[in-house]
Amino acid sequence: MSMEPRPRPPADEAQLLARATELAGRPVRTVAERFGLPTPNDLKAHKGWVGQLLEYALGASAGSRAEPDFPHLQVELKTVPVDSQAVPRESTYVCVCPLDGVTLAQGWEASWARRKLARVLFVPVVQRGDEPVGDRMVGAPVFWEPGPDDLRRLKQDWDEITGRISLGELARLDGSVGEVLQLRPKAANLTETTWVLDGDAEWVQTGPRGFYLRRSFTREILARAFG
DNA sequence: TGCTGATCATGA
DNA sequence: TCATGATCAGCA
Repeated sequence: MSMEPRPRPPADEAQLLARATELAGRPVRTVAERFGLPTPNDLKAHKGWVGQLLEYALGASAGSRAEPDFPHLQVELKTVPVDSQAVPRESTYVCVCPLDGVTLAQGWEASWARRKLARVLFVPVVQRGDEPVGDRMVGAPVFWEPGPDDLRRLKQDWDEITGRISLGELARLDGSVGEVLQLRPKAANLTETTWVLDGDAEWVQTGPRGFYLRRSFTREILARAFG
């Protein structure tokens, strides 16, 4: 068995899609072995492992910069855990949410979330039951661009959420707000805090938040692709 | 079972 | 330290 070198970034979208398609149907363990990477026994201490493996295998830039995974293609890669019916098992992280009014005032079109969601390559990873991580199967990739209705719903949720933040209502904002996009805590732990203005213009401490795509929304997206 | 809130590892 | 990659864990 020969070991392959780290893939270069794909030259274009077609090559990216071709690479992802070639991985489809393979257990993630064999993808890892191809590059000589170890497969963890579980993900308790390696929650992002599958996503990072696929980034590596597809030639995404390493690391965690605030850019799309394939900057030259303006494409964001998202691995999404699904069951045997291609139904997502988890929500999908989008990006951190700025909590200052100046940034939020720039609006949806200028937002980080809007740019990240402009073009997304979803790679489903099929997990049947509680099988070992390595046995999860890479699924067929889905290129997605939000359609007019998707954009309308995303913008509506973004406006609702950021509008409340601007009014100082962050403390009363929870994950139940938003039809397709939601705001949730996003931190290493509860000790991570920043200061924001509340509704009475008082400075209060709060934890960082992130935007997530609801499971029901990514479920729709995959259903459109797979029928 | 689904959802929200909490948490883990890594790289720049 | 912050943003990336997400999944874990507990409760309704």
